[in-house]
Amino acid sequence: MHEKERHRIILSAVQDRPVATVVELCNLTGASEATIRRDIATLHMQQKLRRVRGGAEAINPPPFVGLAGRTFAVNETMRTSEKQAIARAAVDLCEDGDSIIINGGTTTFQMVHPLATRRCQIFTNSFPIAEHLLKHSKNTIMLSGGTIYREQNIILSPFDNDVTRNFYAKRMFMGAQGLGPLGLMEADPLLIQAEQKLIGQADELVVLADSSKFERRSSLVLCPLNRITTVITDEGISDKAAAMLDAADVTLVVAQPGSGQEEVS
Amino acid sequence: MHEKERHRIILSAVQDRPVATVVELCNLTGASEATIRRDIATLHMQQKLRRVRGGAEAINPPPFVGLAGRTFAVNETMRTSEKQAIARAAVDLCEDGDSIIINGGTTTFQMVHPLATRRCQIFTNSFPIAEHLLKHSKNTIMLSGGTIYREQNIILSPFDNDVTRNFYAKRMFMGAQGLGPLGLMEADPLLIQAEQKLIGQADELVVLADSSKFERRSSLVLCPLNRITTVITDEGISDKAAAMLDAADVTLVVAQPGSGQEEVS
DNA sequence: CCGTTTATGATCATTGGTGATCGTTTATGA
DNA sequence: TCATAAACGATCACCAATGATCATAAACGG
Repeated sequence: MHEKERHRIILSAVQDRPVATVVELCNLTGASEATIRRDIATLHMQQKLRRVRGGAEAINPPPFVGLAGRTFAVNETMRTSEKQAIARAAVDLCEDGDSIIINGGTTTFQMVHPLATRRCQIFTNSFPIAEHLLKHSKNTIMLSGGTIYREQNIILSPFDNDVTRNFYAKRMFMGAQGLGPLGLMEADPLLIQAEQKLIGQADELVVLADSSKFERRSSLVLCPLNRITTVITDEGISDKAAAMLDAADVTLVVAQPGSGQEEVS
Repeated sequence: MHEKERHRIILSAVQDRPVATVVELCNLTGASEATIRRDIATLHMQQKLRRVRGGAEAINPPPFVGLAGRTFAVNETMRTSEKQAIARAAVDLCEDGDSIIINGGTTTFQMVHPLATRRCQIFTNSFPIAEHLLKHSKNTIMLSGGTIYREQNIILSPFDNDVTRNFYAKRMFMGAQGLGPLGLMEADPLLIQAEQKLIGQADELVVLADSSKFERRSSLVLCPLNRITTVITDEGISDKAAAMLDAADVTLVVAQPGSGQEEVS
């Protein structure tokens, strides 16, 4: 990865939250801590951001009210490192020019930073994802129409006849409430409906799920395991869960916090 | 391949992305790394680009496009006080609970501030309007689906079958490029299409146009004057323009910069 | 047709960025 | 106040990127 690329990712991440730590930026870029520190020092000299202990912050006082509601903000701070490494591995699957769908969620939101250096066609139902990519990247952004639900920051339409049906993508990326033998689990029936609609528009289905998601069960099954093409998770995945995915012929990618990632099956 | 040809390719690639690596340019041109380096050195001397380790970057600082594109930002500062008074008069037509449509534009954008205290159902095709209302108001926000055009900050869909067709509103608010005897004028055919679609979904049509718009003519007619229910403008409106609106049975509201506004016909 | 010039590609020594290690500094909690 | 852990800065080894040099081929002019 080139220096400028890292710089863009760092600036993107710094805009997103009040302070971005060195470790977070390592996960997002795949670079070492030493390099990130050097980058932060450089950007500090260029007045692009402010250097603080532990990481970096935006040069301008961050707006008081975040777009993300409280729920979103709280979730965002949980298991951040894993989510970032997973998100980076997800973006590594993409190349410039790809058409992809990104379903809203706190894990998939982390994809926006590595995506800052890409130029893809991105369809999403997430307002924050669209907003960030619009501001900090040159990707083409397409948005689904409908009502914006503040709780989840997602745009939902009760109607079947929206633009969603006109966008077809190579890959769709989504998070999950839980992953079990029955398949991909979700909690909210409204979300289920929207996500199923999106899934139908993509060829491959890539699920971003940190390892805790294999322990959680939820009430509603979104789709069976064999519909999933790839699962990206972190090192905490159990052998049992890995075997389950293997049996369903799902490609498993284990994102390493540091740099590379390991494809298992 | 000729030298000039490579130079064009290199400059094109550099404009396109923040940084183009030597290897990338080799693949694009078929030349060797040594040649590409020489080319970059030459172009660097000519100030056509900047030479950096790993490749080359555009000479101008990477235009980190704010959410508001330049066009938008520039327009936004023009005739602001008039626009604000007009926008406030427009919001005064609304009551809590109303369903309204707001077409994107710099004048209509000013409506977001008075709308902060309302609780309406608002359908819009403008990303900045949706963003602001989402962050700073409790209105219910509905968004049209489609591609986000950065220049205008508007969401457009080439398809007819989007959620727009499922939202019906009492009023639609829109700006205008110009207002003449032929009707409401617009410059961009793409916008025309989107706006006509929206107009069909509302009962009343309220046009926000500062008085300079009566002098400007544009190439495309969006709709005839008699389709317009109300025009809100500022004190600068000429008698001739007022008479024209009166003849078309359009209610004219003159927004006073200070507080109240004056209904003329 | 031949000699010269110019552009290109290959080789190799050098430079500069990256990552790892280790000692030092700073923050946090007991 | 002290103890501990995290963060930081400095140093060094490594490797890719670079620049210099030279050989070759194409373009040019006589």
